[in-house]
Amino acid sequence: MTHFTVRDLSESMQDYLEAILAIQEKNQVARVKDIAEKLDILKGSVTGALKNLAEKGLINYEPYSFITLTEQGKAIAGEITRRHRVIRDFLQCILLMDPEAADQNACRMEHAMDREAVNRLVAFIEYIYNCPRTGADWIDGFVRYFSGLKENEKDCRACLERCVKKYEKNLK
Amino acid sequence: MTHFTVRDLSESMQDYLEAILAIQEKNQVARVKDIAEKLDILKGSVTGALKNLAEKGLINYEPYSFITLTEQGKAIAGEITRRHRVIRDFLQCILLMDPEAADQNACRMEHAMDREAVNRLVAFIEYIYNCPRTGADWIDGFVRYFSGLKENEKDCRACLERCVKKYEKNLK
DNA sequence: TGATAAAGTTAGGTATACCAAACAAAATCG
DNA sequence: CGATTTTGTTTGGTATACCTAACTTTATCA
Repeated sequence: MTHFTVRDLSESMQDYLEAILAIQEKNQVARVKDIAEKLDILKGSVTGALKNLAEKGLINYEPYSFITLTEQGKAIAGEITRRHRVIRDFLQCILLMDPEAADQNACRMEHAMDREAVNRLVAFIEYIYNCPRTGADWIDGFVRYFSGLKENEKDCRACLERCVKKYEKNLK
Repeated sequence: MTHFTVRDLSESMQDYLEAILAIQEKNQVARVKDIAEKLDILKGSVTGALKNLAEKGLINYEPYSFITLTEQGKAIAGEITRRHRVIRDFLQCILLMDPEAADQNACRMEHAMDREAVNRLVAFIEYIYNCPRTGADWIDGFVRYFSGLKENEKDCRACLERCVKKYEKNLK
């Protein structure tokens, strides 16, 4: 195999690439120690994984030297990182999970959702923010809904009116 | 360990329980062959997994006999199945993915999302359907948004009006 | 520079989860 | 009932991905 995509890599290898990208964006290059720390595994486990990724042409790696992503590796790492962010933002800003839990779920979900699913999620989040019927204040309503609070007729009518007014106002 | 929850089981073991639940709901009991077919693996692999699940007290299993879930096994299988359905419905009915793709993504995501995330997703789906500002027709708008269609002022105003009218009507 | 510390590699071991193929038990049917 | 088919089990092997601990290389600084 000569050209790899996200789907051709195990979750573990995807995690390595994602970690290397984050580290190299911060420090120019990644080191075994950084990777081991970030993934919470021992250095010994990292070396084997690096050989694997180097064989696949996804990282530049020579023993005892610095590690960087190849263009192909960067493309894959970028895709995973994008998935992670989209999912985390959805969980945190729309489903209103606490940031810690949102991130932990995103760590796992990034490997489970394919590109199509993530693309739709991106568009859906945009739709919520851009559609005049929804937007930030509509999301605020979800907190109340989730906490079991039942809005009454009057509240809902007032909310609808505010929504319409806001739309009119934004046109000017 | 004596009491198991979803989190204590590998994805693989979760898949076995989910498969066994589906089969036993259809046929009263599960057989090795059914499980192997459903999970698309060979029978030989199933036997070992069943021993593992039996040791954990999650299934009733004797060599060459039928297989059923214990109460505990059923609880876990039910939780996984619920996650699967919630996620699939979200992908299919809200993000409007095609049913096949929605189901495949759900298969993987069910292991990645914790209970809290799924509970919030359930509530969020409910909120979309129940909030007067959203509902089924608002979801329809997402198809257009996703296809790159930009609505104009007139369309949005008309949509908002319909939304308000529909609310008034539902009150009567 | 040369001892010491830090970083990286290697080798051997564990656990999971699968396959392939030989084998054993159970069910089916002439 | 007994031969044949179907179903289930066993054994040995592969691949992934991690660990531990001994070892090697590189970096630091007195």
